[in-house]
Amino acid sequence: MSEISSHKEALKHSGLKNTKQRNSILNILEKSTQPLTADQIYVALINEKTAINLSTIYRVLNTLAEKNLIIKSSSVSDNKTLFELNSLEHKHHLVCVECKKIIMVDECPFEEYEKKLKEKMGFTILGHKLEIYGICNNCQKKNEKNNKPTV
Amino acid sequence: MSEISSHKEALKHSGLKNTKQRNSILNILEKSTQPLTADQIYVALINEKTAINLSTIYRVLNTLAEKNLIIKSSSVSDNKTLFELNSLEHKHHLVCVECKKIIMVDECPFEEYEKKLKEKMGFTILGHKLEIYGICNNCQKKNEKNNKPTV
DNA sequence: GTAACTGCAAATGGTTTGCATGCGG
DNA sequence: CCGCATGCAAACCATTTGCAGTTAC
Repeated sequence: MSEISSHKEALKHSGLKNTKQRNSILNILEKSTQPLTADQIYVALINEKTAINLSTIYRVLNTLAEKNLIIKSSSVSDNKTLFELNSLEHKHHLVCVECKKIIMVDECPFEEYEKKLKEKMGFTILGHKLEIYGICNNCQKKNEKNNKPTV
Repeated sequence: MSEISSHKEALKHSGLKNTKQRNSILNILEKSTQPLTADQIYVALINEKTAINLSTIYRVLNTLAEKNLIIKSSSVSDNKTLFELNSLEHKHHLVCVECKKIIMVDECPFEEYEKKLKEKMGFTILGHKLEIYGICNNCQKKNEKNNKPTV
């Protein structure tokens, strides 16, 4: 597993000690295709027999977020904090307001828009988060069946 | 204040009773240029001598959000839920990761991008939220003074 | 060896909820 | 007058924190 050593590098580069817990957490995040809550990470680690304390997870996540190794966001529906690896290629979310499903899309419409903002307002962009709310294909079909009016 | 009656209409249209508390909350949100936390609304109401209970505010906000009269979001930095009026014209946020300032911008780069998504994935867009993280003009200058390296 | 890190348990704080009362339609 | 809304207090639960023991470097 070459990923582990890359985590080691990343931690070192940020002036953080290379501990078993931090590596485990980074591994879980790396494997996930979705942002995870602290608790989800906890369960994942327990499942793979990795002993760890929940408060350690919170502390590690906050530290990693401070160093910009991971990205903190938060889910509106259940008000929990989400964490994901800060990979360079970013993803965006489609959130279905009915079934709460989250669909990832990888196209990003505005590298250029960011440039414009920088020139106009002197705002240096580090990243962005785009969430699109709507109704997914499935729920739409379901609604048509039930004759449910569109708002 | 013609806004009050418009709130009355909006409430009625959603099958909600027109109460003093709901109107007061909607008024506060209407006056604000930024999304507010439940607590901020509470303080604002107390300041203008409007007696209300914090749990009522939460209940009203959640009800209004369910009816899509207001929009729920959440701030990453302090993990609180934010609420704003669901006005048709939408705004976007620039969030400075250093001073936590929120700057509103009104340009939206992708009505067209939404169209594309709809065609491609059958996803009906109701709205979107764009948050751009970075460092604002001020913090940048401050950093230059202090010789702080840019990561 | 020393500062950084972790585990544990208790505290914190935003949000929700049960129940009795009040008020809108 | 009926049922939705509100106030109040207590519960809830995600997250944080103090402290003692441990580990990385």
